[in-house]
Amino acid sequence: MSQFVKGIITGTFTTLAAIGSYRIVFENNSQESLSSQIKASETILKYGIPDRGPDIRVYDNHILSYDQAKKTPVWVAEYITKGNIDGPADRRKIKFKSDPNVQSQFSAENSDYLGSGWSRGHMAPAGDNKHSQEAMKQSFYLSNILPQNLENNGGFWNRLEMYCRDLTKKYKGVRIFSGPLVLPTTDENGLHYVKYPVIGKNEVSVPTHLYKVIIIENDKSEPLGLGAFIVPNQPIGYEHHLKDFQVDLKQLERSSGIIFTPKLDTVKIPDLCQIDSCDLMKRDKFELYMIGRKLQGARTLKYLEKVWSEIETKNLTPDNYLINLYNSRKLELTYEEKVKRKCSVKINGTAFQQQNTSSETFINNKIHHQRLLSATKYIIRGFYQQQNTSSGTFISNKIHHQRLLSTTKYIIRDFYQQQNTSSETFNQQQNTSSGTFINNKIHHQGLLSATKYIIRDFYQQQNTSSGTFINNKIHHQGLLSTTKYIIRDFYQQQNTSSETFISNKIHHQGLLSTTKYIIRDFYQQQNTSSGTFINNKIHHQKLLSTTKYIIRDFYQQQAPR
DNA sequence: CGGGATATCCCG
DNA sequence: CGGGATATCCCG
Repeated sequence: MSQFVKGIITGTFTTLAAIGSYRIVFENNSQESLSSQIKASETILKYGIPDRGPDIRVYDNHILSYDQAKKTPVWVAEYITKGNIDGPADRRKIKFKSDPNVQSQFSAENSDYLGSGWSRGHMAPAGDNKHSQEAMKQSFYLSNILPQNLENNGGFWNRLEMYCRDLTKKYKGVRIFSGPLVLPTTDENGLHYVKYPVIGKNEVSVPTHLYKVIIIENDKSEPLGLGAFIVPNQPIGYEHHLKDFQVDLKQLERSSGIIFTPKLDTVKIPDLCQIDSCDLMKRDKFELYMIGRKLQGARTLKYLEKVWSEIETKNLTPDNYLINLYNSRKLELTYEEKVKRKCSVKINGTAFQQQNTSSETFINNKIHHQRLLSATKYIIRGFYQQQNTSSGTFISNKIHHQRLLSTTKYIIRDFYQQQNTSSETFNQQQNTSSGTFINNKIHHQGLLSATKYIIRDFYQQQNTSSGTFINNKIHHQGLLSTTKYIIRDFYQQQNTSSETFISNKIHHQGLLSTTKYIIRDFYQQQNTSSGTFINNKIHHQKLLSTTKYIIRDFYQQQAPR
């Protein structure tokens, strides 16, 4: 007869106790042989108990046992509810990586999987961690991953995971155990054997099957139903029902060598597929769902249309939600690509580039704004050098220009004040400080006003043909108009919807364009010495250049989406 | 939702 | 020269 000794061994059992706690079986129950066996074990295991690594590894939203030989999990446990499967966590921001908690000697690596023909299949799914980016990141550790057939991974197994998440809508909690199996097969001679591939330099084991145990709980968090499933690690398709892969829990326990819930008498728990349906998502609904996800992620019109054409190819019937999704995304992409074309043509063939708003960018902005101020001063100076006006007009101009310079400074100042705040702070400023808001309004009003005066004076001092005069009027009108739009959008920027963003792009494009026209006309209408002409050209060039930089930086710091 | 491959750049 | 990171495009 044998005797079980559970728990922590202390006292004379120093060799074992020094390492940790173990569940130990002794062969004989007589007191005499027990003490002799304890003594023998300390002799035999003089250098400690052979160590297969930690029994369990605990993460934010899952717990697993890891097989250091196979480089895959043995089992992975989860408890999911309505609360932890919903949220903003984004899998696109995460990459698979070796588990930093596993010794590199026993760790799988991405290179083992890449090009192997096997995909990296989550046991605790990324989609069960939507509530926490950190928890989702941990689910991408390769300790939670095993080599899985790609079609199975994204197809049947994916729908099984969706079914588990759907259960949280009906039941208070869902417990899930997932893991790999290597099951014996029989060859043509009737011989049984276990055979499975290993991949990569770390020889990661490819399981022949995957298992899942699902337990649903009622409002009192008591077990309501239990199902155990063994799914071949190969394409499954849509013909099979989940019940086709259901097994007795006892059978899974024998195959895996695991008792998943030692503290639970599972025999008394009803069959999950009797309590619930065990119906996975049907083919049509699943494909429509995937098309919806792809429409949302589309970045070009071409790709959008390609995805949408799947509707016809696969003979599907889209619902209103999907149709609206398609139309709205199409509208957004149409505008985006239109603007992109315009910008890339108009601005020396260079499109807006994306950068991080590092402190470097911030400093560059400062320099650019400084250059704008400086260039403005030069232009104004040049303006006076080229004019013969009465002293009265001269003084009026000076005042107007002074106001222009002044308001420009204020606008730049406010620009920085509003860029360097969190969106929350920005909100508070917009809402609370009516003083700041009014000041902005005054500054902008001053800018508009000064612009009008400058334009008015421009006409008073020019002798031009009526045709040129009309053209100028149109260009100036455009300048005024776009300035108004920019100011309007400045206030609306709290909302930075993609629509506003696109509008801004168009307005800024218009500003650049009209500025160029005005400068062009300026030269056509002036009789100046060649020296002055060259100086003006330089100044105007600087103005155009800095304007471009400012607009570019403006978009970089707004960073929509 | 579940996953790929490839091109390019940087860097030790 | 190879590994790592990123961008872009793609699949069911």
